[in-house]
Order: sequence, then C-alpha cells, then structure tokens
Amino acid sequence: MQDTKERIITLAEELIKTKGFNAFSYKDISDPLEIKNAAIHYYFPTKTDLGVAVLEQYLKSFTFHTAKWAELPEDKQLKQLFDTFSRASKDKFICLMGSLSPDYDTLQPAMQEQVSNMASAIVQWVASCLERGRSKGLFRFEGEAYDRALLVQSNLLASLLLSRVMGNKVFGKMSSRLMKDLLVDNTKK
Amino acid sequence: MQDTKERIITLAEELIKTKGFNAFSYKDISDPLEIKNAAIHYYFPTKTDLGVAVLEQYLKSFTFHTAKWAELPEDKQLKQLFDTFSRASKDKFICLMGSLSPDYDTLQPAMQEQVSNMASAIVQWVASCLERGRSKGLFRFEGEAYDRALLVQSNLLASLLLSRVMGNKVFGKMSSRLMKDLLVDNTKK
DNA sequence: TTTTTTACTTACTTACAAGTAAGTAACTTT
DNA sequence: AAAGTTACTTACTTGTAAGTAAGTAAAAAA
Repeated sequence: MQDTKERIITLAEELIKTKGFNAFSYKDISDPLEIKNAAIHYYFPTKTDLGVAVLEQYLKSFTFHTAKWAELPEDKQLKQLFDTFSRASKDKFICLMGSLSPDYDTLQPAMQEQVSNMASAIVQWVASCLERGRSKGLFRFEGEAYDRALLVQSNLLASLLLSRVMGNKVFGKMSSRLMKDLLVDNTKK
Repeated sequence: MQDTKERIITLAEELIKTKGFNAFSYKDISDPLEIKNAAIHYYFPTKTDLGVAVLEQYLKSFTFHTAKWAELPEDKQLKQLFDTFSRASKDKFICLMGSLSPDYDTLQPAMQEQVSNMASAIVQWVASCLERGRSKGLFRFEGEAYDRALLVQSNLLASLLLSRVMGNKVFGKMSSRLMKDLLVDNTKK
C-alpha cells in the first residue's frame, strides 16, 4: 500500500497550507489517517523529509499543470493560475510559498533549497507567460517581465494572506484589479 | 524598572519578524535579557498577552510615524513607508503582517483581532495616501484607491518574504518597479 | 518603622513534540 | 517451506514548550 504514503503527503500539504509547517504535528496526520505516529516516521524519518516530499510533489504537479496549459493563449494560462488561487481562497488555504517563506529561516537546508526551487519555478513560469503574452499583444505592462512576475506572484500569494485576516472579499478585489492591470482591454465597443 | 517590560516587547517583535510567533520561545527572550522565563510571565501571563502588547506598540508607532509624515507630499510619504521596508529587508526582517497572517488561524482571538486592526490601519493609510496623491497629480493608477492599496501592501509584504527565499536583489527589483508604476513621471526632459 | 508593593527568582508541573528500538503480521521471493 | 521484506504497531526516550506556586530582596507607602 503506497496509498498511506501518498495520503500522508497530501494531508501534510494541507496542514502546511492551513497551520504552517512548524505548527502542525505528527498527531495532526496520524489521527485522521488512523495510523500511529511511528508509521509516519517509517516513510519519512524526519519532518524535513516529509516537508521535502510535499514540495517535490507540488513541483511535479505544478510542472504537469502548466504543461497542460501550454497550448492556451497566455492570458488564459495566467487565468488558470489565478483560478488555482481562487480555489485556495475559497478553501481558506494559503499557498505553500505564503506559508513556508516566513518560516524560511527555521527550516533545514534541504527544505530551504526546495522552497527556493519552488519560488524560482513559479516566478520563471509567470515571467515567460507574461513576456510571450505581451509580445502577442495580450498583456500590457511596463518594465521587465521578470520584475513584473515577481509582483504578480507577490500579489497572488499575499491576496490569500490578507483574505484570511481581512475577509474573503479582499481576494476578489485584488485578483480582479491585478488582472485588469495586465490585460489589454479587448472589451472596447 | 519598566525597562525590562519594554525590552521584552522589543525583542519579541524582532523574534516574530525573524522566526515567527509560534516558532519563538520564552527562552529566546530570557537568555539574551538575562532573566528567567517566569519574569516574562510576570509581565505577560500568556504568550498571547505578549503578542497583543507587541501589536499595540506597533500600531502606536505606526500612527506616530505616519502622523509625522503628514505634511510631506504624498509621494514622499509613500517613499517613507517603502524605506521602512527597505531597512527591514537589509536586516533580514519580514514585517509583522507577513509573519503573523500565515499563522492567523493558530492565533487566539485577542491576537487575531489585533492583527486585523493592524491590517486595516495600514491599508487605510496607504489608500488615503494614494487617493490624495492621485488627486494632486502625484500618482497615476487605475481603479479604486483602496483596491490599489491592497496590492501595494501585498507587494511590500511579499517583497520581504521573497527576498528571504530568492535573495536580497529581489527587494530592490520589486520596490523600484512598484514605485515607478505609481509615480507620475516627472523626469521628462 | 512597619507594611505593602514591585520586580523578580527558584523550582516545579503538565503537556506535547519529534524521534527510536524492538517487535509482529502479512505478503513476496527463493 | 523457509527466509526475507514490507508496512506497520507498541512502548518508549528525550527535549522543550508554556505556564505556575511559592518565596525573596529591595523600594515605596503608610
């Protein structure tokens, strides 16, 4: 049963996105899965091993999904990314970057590296999406695509954080304003 | 000696901005201040009491500083805010919002309320700064000032998070792009 | 000058976290 | 059929966290 291992990873990811990496404990996993904490250690000797596994799975899934979107026009691709954040917002989740980056200094090197990899992968993807979209006339923005990608990634990440604190309406306000800023207006009469 | 109490609050604030609220312990305070952990409990019966005190002090300080800037033109006022984040970035600090909002669901109601108050205060201040600045022709942006303030606050907050993970150059890239976006270009020949 | 208050320390308690060593039942391979 | 191997459990250790009860020395108030 590789099933248990996967369920541990999936639940750990949810816990990171709700409580944070340092705030969840093995009991938060062993109780709902009806296993003992030692079973988690069997698959993941240390909490860092578990964290790394969560990040590896996320990166695989990110790569898989963005590849699936590759045929879409760039504005639709970016919309897909926004939609994943919109779903997270509804589930009261924050994203892995929003959860793990504040704890970065408390993480062990192996996890820090994975967090950095994740950050780079997301920003790189957004940057090339924006760049191609701009050259096709779908997006409008000033400056380098990479710098713009940093700001977009920031806004998505923080929209989930602020929504938690200030209420869920904030997500809609932020994401719609952000998208309007980027899109070349094609609704002109 | 009210001095000890203030030193506890100041150190607690730093710890929140480096390790996070749940990740720091009373030992992180009692050791450097050369007191016993019971001395902290003397002033702050629970960790929540300490957290609330940190946030109250921050809010007072924020109100004080923004009041001091009130006579400046709005672009300079916003610049002051950016500068506080720039200093934080150099000290490898994140801001209180960036640290506490991911942990929001693990905080007790008394602290949640203070975090919400802080969020509102900052966004409100940025919003009215942007609004007045735009009407004076200092800023240019689309949409409501409040929505724009959410995005600006997001970008500042997340610039510190991303800088931690991706290196310190990121802060400069983000803040300069953000400021250029907002400023009406007055460097035209 | 006695009493009270302030600002702590000493010495605990309770709880829970991550992690481990040794065992076991069931399945797989030889 | 015997010998691993897999997927766990049982039962524990060690460390550390927040928090507390009782005491104390010095300063302030009566």
